[in-house]
Amino acid sequence: MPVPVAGCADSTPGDVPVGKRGVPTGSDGDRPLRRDAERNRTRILAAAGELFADQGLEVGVDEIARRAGVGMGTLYRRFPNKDALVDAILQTVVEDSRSVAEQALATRPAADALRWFVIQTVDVGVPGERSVKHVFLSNRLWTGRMHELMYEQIVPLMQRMFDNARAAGAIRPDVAFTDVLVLVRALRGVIDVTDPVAPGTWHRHLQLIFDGLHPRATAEPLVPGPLDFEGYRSATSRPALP
Amino acid sequence: MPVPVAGCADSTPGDVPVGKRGVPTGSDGDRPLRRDAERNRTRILAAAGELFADQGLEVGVDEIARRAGVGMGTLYRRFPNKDALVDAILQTVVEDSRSVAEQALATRPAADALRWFVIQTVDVGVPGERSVKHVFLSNRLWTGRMHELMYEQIVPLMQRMFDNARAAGAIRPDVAFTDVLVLVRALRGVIDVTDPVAPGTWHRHLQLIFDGLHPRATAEPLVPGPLDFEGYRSATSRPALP
Amino acid sequence: MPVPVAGCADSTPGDVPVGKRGVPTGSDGDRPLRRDAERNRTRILAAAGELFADQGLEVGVDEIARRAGVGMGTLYRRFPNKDALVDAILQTVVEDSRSVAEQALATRPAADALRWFVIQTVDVGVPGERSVKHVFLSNRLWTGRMHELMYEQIVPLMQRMFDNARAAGAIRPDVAFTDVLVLVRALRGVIDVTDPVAPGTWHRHLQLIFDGLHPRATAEPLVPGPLDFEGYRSATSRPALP
Amino acid sequence: MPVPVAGCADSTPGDVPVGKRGVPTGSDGDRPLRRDAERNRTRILAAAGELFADQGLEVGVDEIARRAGVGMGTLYRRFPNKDALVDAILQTVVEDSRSVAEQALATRPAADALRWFVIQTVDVGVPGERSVKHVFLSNRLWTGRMHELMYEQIVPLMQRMFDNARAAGAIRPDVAFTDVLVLVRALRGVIDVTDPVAPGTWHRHLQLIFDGLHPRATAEPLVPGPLDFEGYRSATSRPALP
DNA sequence: CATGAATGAGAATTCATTCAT
DNA sequence: TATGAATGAATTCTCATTCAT
Repeated sequence: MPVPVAGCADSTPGDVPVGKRGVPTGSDGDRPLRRDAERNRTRILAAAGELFADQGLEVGVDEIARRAGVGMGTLYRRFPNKDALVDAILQTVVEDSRSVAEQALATRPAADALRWFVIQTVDVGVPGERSVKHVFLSNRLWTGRMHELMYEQIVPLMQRMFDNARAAGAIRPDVAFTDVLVLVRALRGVIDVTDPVAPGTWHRHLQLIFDGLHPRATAEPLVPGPLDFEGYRSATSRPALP
Repeated sequence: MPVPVAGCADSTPGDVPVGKRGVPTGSDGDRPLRRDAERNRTRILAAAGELFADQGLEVGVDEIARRAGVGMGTLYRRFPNKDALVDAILQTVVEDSRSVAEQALATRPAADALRWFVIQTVDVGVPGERSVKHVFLSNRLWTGRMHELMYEQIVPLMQRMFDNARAAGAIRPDVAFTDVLVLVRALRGVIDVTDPVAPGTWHRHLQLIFDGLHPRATAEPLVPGPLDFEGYRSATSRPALP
Repeated sequence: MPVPVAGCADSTPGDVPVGKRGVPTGSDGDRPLRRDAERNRTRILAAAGELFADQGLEVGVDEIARRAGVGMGTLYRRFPNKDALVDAILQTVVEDSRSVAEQALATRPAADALRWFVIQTVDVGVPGERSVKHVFLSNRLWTGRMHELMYEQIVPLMQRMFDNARAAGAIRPDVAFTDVLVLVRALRGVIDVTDPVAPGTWHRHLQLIFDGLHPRATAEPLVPGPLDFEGYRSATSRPALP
Repeated sequence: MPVPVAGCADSTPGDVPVGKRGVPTGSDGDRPLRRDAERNRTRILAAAGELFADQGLEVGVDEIARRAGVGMGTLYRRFPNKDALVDAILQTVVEDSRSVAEQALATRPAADALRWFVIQTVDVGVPGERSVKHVFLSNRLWTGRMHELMYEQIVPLMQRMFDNARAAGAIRPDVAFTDVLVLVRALRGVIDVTDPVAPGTWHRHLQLIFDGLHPRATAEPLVPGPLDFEGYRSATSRPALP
């Protein structure tokens, strides 16, 4: 899946730590679930991830249960309600994203970390599970809740990448951090359309966007001024959709 | 609402012709509706536009009818089902957009037409009716169907704007028309978050995107290659959402 | 149905005013319902009353709808949820009871009013509708909510009947008003068992209970003392059953 | 808890034999259960008794299992279904009641035995187990099934107490045995309301009821006549609640 | 044998669409 | 013709009972 990315040294998504999956952790830290229970939990998450991503959040719970090969009751034993299921999906994804961000900060050159992070976050996937990538690929799941989670857990790490990139001269002076956040968010729209027909093509548009952020692209003054941080926060934490 | 846009000569949204509203055209072209019937149709469209944009496509039909001040039967006499209503809303918007595009081609300088068109399309509004702008501002309505309509009616005009801009030296050589389409689509995500908290700020990000398309921003070769036209078409005409 | 009651002059239940039924009042005072709507509302109340009384509050709403000959949606258009339906049933009954109480105070001899009131309240019925009597005959509906309504609307009138009876020398001095309330409540258990197999027999036990309250029945001092009013109130307004 | 009862000589509930608990009798009489199995059975009964009495028959089976500290499978190994569990609870209670009845016949004065029996039956409790008293105090468990059991096992003993009382001149001539049964049943309603707010107050109302049965309370003829025995039997053995 | 996870038939409620007034 | 009441299938969630571990 990872298309070769110009300017990005070889990325090896395989060794990106993907959450703690495999370790039989339940959801919190209660105690390990029984083997079959854990397997069902995983199945449900996978089924829900795919169906949500494919058909939107309004897929019926029974359809999810059917696809996961479990009964309704099982689903509801694992997740108290539909919302909890959605949250679990998003949480999974966000966790994966965070470990990618940490790796980006630790191992990538400053000028390149942000773009590498975005690419890896989207392209990473657990072998045999479509759900993670699927969630990232579906605009339908980028609801208010998703942004809340991203804001809390990912944005601070992105800020550090941004600061490093600017210090390295890779960001034009009139561009603010919130501009990057906003444009990366916009990227979702790109991926959502292009990926089904030409997987990986969105890397090209990501590059175009970053080209616009580079000092050499500077043209007339940007009008109006950027959002401040609080503005972005309030923009992305509006009440979740019904 | 129209924030002053650097590099865009004064725009006067007031005199942009907004579809054929006012002319008592029915829905298809059958024969003109009776006066009150036409008024009801208009009211329903306005109500639906606002409610869809505010609360998403899952608003109940009865709420639309109530807001429009008509009975359910009347609504269903005008539109055979909810989908038809959604389509009519989108059609309205697309019609407005088309007349903006024609004006852009006729009156704007080649290097500037595309950006002006985008701004006008989004910012245009019929005095006293929130619905048009609202629809454009709501990510919830940018479904596959919307893109289909855009593709059929607007994209050819945008192609001409793009060709003119390239001829005028405003587009870097490695950028294809489909890149513009894709990035403009991405803009939707930008507008959707930023507009509620800082209206007009999206003009800034539009400019950043166009800065990336300018020859001076050219950097390493873009990888992978662009979508071809058919690719974009099939990308945007996937089956409509449930 | 009204069994001849010793010591109760002829009672003519026919002219007991039974709420405002017949007048096309909705539930509140909004505006009169359409003819068919009102008919459906009545049908639903009747069906619900009978089914609740027969089978308890856990009868399914769909069964109620089926018995009423309406669709589920109709039921839910009239009553926002099942609880509202239950409340409406109880309210109906309580209203009828109140008008009986008023009539008792106005027309019956002091020594006799309480007993007459109890008998009428239970035996009254709207011709052609089983629901009112049924509700009174079913222990299953005497939930906390029912007692709350009774407390608010009926108990004050009963207090006046009690005071009159005591002044008339029909109540032994060591008996308090709350004793009457408690014993009348107990009567529910009597009616509930006996009425299905021997309708009206409960009149006999009501008389036995009242005989125990008469001065001539006074024996050893009653131990312990009576509940005070607040005690009774808190006893009967405990949280409604789930 | 036992409030001093006027006219009842000191009662010593402690030495009332309470069923055969302790003797490791299984459920039917098959063969004695293994030690731990018996312990589980007891635990389940205790948990179920408390929960049923506190929260009604609709408590979930899993909650009972949890409270008893056993798994669902264990519960269902002991009791084939929920109904069987309910029956076992009631059976326990009825057994206790029977031994009280036998003691009443053996040791109490004829005029007093019935009332003493009622008080003891309700107030009796196994030290360390809330369930017995709790069951008696909860109207929720006085279903048709309960009365069936009472009818079969307790009523004959009460009949003898009644006959003795009448022979002793403590019962007015126009009162039948079924009247006592019916009124004692009514007492349940009294206890159910009053006991939570004023424990023991129901003794007062029991006395009022018995005062009404005494020859000195005789007033006008009781109308209508009493239930005969078969009437009472059929009244109390209607189909069990769902 | 004990455990507690899995099951799936209902339960209440919503909503696009039809139809009587 | 306009109205809004009626419809009923679909949806989310519960819980008595079974069965794999």
